[in-house]
Amino acid sequence: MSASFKVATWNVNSLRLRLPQVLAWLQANEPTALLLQETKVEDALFPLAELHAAGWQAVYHGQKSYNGVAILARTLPTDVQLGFTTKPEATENQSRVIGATVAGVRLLNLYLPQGEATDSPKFAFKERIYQALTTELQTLAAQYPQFIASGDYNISADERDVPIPAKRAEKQVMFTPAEQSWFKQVQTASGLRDALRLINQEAGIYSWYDYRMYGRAPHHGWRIDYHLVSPALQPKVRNVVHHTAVRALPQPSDHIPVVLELDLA
Amino acid sequence: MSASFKVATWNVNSLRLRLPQVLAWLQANEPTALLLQETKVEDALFPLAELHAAGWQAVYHGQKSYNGVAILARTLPTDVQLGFTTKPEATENQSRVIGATVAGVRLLNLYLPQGEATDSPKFAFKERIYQALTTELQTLAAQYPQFIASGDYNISADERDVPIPAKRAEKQVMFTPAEQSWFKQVQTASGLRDALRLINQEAGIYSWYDYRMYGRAPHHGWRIDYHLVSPALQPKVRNVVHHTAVRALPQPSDHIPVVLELDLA
DNA sequence: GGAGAGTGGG
DNA sequence: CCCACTCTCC
Repeated sequence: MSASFKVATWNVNSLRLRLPQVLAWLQANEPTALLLQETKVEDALFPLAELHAAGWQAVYHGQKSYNGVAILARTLPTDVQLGFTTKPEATENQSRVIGATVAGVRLLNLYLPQGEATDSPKFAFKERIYQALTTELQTLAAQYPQFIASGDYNISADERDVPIPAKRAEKQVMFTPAEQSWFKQVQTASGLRDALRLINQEAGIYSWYDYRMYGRAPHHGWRIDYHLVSPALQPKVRNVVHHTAVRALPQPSDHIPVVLELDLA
Repeated sequence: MSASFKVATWNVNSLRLRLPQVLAWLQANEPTALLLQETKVEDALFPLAELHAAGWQAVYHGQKSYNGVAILARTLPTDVQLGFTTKPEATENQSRVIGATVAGVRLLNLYLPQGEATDSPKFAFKERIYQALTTELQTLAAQYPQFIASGDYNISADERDVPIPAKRAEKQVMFTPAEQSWFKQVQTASGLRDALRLINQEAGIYSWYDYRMYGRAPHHGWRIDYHLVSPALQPKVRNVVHHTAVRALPQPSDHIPVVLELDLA
């Protein structure tokens, strides 16, 4: 039998360009909710008509060119939150966070910064936003027993999530010891847990494939997209599936959909 | 029975982008020669490998971004001429002219300027290049009994070739009385004749459809692409076919292929 | 409206 | 390498 709640996260790297793939994927997989990052479309140009025509509702928070997040579901997501409720200034007017309730589960959709380089202002921004995220997840986890914080965290959790030895990866942004400590801290403080690692300890499960590496090492990705689930939901995690097949489509995103299946009552 | 010589002219508005359409069209129509304009590719990036793979040879004269002409045939065109032989300076280092011999017929492939506006320096350039063209066609027509000068002339010959009344069209570049006189003059001086009008007097046969008019008036084009044929070839014109079907393809060029069929011995 | 180039971003 | 933007040209 099938899971009773299925939520997917997918950094689409331009929703307008990838819309046909998104619609096809929705039709084929029928998730309860799909969380999109890097929609790269301002709200006035969000492709709502095409989604409605396919029977999907959406809430979204976009801007021109960069960032942009959205939550799609068959029924309109409710109690929509744009940005952090606790420290709204932390995202610096960038459209990186949207939250809403779907089928009784609170969803937070995150597109966290990449950080560029450890000596970049963007790395300091990444640290600040992770600090704000810690507070936000603590608050929301306390407020909503059924809570999932999903999205592109732009950090790989441990050596199983990178295609090179940890000692080498630690020199790279997305795997520095500092970033790993931030990613641990948001979980420790909130009680949320990485759904995949509750049920699967395999190495080499990836969610992002650098376009620049494409030709050379098509199977060398990084795992940087996660579903973090609240304590009440942790025993209900049935499966976490990484949809590598979309990479075979023409013009794929550099991220793949990651699907969390829950057994709810 | 089929024509013994079939030459097509097609302004493709980027050969690299349109290559799949060009290859499909070549395969379906099997011309003796295909003359392309606005290839918009510098010679180093000309897609020769893909053409060779499909069994086509090519000679070409391109530049970065703008202009660019090429002649394709099953056998390598010979005695290639780049630019005008008589007044090479008239094209001002723009890649607008290539000539070659295919199956005993001399072909000249032309991409003449649009002219922008009557008070523009580009209009003066258009006049100068048409003056040089008059000399060039006289010379080549004298040299080669079997001679065809084809391409995008960026002038409509008469009221049958525009979708609006002549009085209104005369106010627009590509149909001003001055330009019509230039277009007549190149024919008068050289003895070359517009192949279509040797055999067909219908109005409303077009070769170019302004992208900006697309939605509004999908059948309102202009005829600005021609095959001018030498006296010896004029009695051998069997047909001139305008391939409107390519406009239904996704991402079409604003010009369509115009095919001249000759009955040679 | 569609094309290429250059730019900034990842 | 891929994406969006702005610019210029037709």
